[in-house]
Amino acid sequence: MKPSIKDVARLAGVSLGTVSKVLNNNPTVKPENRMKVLRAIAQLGYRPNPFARSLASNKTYMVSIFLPIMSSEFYAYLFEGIDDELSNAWYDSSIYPLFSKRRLVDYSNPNAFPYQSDGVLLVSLIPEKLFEGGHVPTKKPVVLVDACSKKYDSVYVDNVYGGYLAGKHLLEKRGEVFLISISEKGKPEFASGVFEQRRRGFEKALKEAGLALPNSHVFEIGESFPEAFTVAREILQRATLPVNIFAVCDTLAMGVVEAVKESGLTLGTDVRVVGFDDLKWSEKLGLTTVRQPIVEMGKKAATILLKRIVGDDSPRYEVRFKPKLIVRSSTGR
Amino acid sequence: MKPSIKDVARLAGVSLGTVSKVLNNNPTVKPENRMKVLRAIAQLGYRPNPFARSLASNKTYMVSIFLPIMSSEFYAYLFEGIDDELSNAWYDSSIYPLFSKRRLVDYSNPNAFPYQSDGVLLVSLIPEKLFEGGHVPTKKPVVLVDACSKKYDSVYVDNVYGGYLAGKHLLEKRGEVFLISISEKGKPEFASGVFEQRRRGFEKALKEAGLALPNSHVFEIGESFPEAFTVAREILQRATLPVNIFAVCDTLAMGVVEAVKESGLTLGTDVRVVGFDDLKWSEKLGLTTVRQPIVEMGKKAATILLKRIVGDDSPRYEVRFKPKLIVRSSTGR
DNA sequence: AGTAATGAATGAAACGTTTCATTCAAAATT
DNA sequence: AATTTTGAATGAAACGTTTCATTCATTACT
Repeated sequence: MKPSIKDVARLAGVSLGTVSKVLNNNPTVKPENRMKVLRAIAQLGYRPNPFARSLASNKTYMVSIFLPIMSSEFYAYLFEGIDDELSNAWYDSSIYPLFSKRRLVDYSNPNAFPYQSDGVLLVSLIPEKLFEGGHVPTKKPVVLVDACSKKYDSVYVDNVYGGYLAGKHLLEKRGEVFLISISEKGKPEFASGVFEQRRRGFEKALKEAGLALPNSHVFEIGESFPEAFTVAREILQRATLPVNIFAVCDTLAMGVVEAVKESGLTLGTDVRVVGFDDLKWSEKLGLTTVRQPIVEMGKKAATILLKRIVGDDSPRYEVRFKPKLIVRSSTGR
Repeated sequence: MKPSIKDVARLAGVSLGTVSKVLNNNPTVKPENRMKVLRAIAQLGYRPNPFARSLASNKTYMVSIFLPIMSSEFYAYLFEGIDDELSNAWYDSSIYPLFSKRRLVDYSNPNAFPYQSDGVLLVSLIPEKLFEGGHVPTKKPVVLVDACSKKYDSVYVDNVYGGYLAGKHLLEKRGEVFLISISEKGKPEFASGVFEQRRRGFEKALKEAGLALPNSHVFEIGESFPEAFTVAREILQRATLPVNIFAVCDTLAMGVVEAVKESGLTLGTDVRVVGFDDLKWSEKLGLTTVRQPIVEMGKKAATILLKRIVGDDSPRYEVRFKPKLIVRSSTGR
């Protein structure tokens, strides 16, 4: 039989109410008792029954996560941060991928299932583009991650600056400059604009050096590895070496790296590549990249959402993380 | 205040227990009373409180849906069918996209969150490839959709036959034959094999006509529109007209259609295309395609899962739908 | 030292269902 | 007509929490 709050109370030698207080971070419990309770919880492997909590408190202890459907590792990291923070507060999360506009229409109804939760995390999504009227159809707290809106709490990385860092770095090298970006034209509702921002920063760096980025040096593709591979192959065929490429995310950069391998050219001298994200395998690949603190962003967003859920009504939070350039062998040593 | 079961009971003039029986499809309630209760439910807009149900019954009234992350419309339709059926039984669903191997590892733990639900729907996924030991790590019922395994209830479409239909149809036309398929090589765990099956059927049709499909006529790409577009452009440039193309899903076929438009050639005479799925816009596009009953598949799978949840222990269900060729202008009239 | 104010802990009631032993009514059997 | 069986409906108990009015113990103030 799974342990209940009663078992915890008995083992800790306190009352039901005290255990409940500990679970809910109520400050009116003596540190000594709190410790006893936490020890008992750990010892029994106790986890509160979410249904009982919900029934009694009329809260759900659930947060809904909306995200555009993209298969990037990025989300795996982001969720790691989010889930970590939520589970500390004994919360759970439910994911709602926006497969299609149809699904989006469903979620324009304030009674839709995802809004039964205590709060909503909007990932890489912008309410103004997503919903008519420009706001999420719920009274529950909403926090944006990897996106920014003036009307909502927002946690994101300074993408413009990140692009700028990439540009600055590549300009130290000899050779022509190319950009491989992701097009969000086909699905304006689901566009977060981050790739556009990275491009702006990149172009700013060029402009400061008195350079411009001709259209022929810009490639806008889907978010997949094979597309980047194909496009990179094309660049390598027609450009004069050396070539410097900024890919707006590491998945694309990886496609470029593979194309370089295939071509027999040397990465870091003939062809230099800068990515964006710094995923797990980026280091192994020796990929120079703009690192964003993905896990940390997830944590921060979850923290803010939890605060709002328990009633924090301070003015809008806006947390902008600074990305950092990580130099590796893909741009020489 | 939201109506509770008490309000329903009062309005219907029966006891609490009777209403509960109706909610749970217990047959020991007189049709007359059942009607009264259902009327009261409709009149009040009553929905059972899932938390209370769960607490009392030790069930969750939730099913978990696992799926590989792909952004196809296909899933939107499938969920339509699934959700429709589930909501009839007052059940809800939760989606767990398999973003990464990391996530898959989490789900190899029988205590992972998704297994807290009453049952699992595995979409386009094969347990043998997914999990060590070849089975889903839970005692709860599991049903596969858009995939088939000898160990689990399976609901799917006869993809081999579908490919065969496409092949037969294209062979009635003059000209060379090409195949654009989706490569699942990069992620063997998440491969469902459907595209491979469609290809097999397609090749079978060719073989019956004494033809073979040379490697140079096969293109394996990612699942995105732009990739198909690029590949189709390539085919159109180097092949001699007329050209007959089978794309293993409508998203890819759409890429081909766009490439044809761009090239100035005529769809249906210079270039003929057959897709697979029959999505909403396929008809508008005049796309000849192999229709699979997606919504119906979703419904069927949900129905079986619900039966299993309430204790049905009949031998393994295997439901194979027959796909159907829908001829439109993309292959001439 | 006596009283008031504060800080913590308590435990009973409530949350909205399911479940199941019990009751009641009707039908079937003797 | 009396008895047994069957079919439905009932309502109290249970599920595991939160909440909150109350109590108890301590500290601070006259």
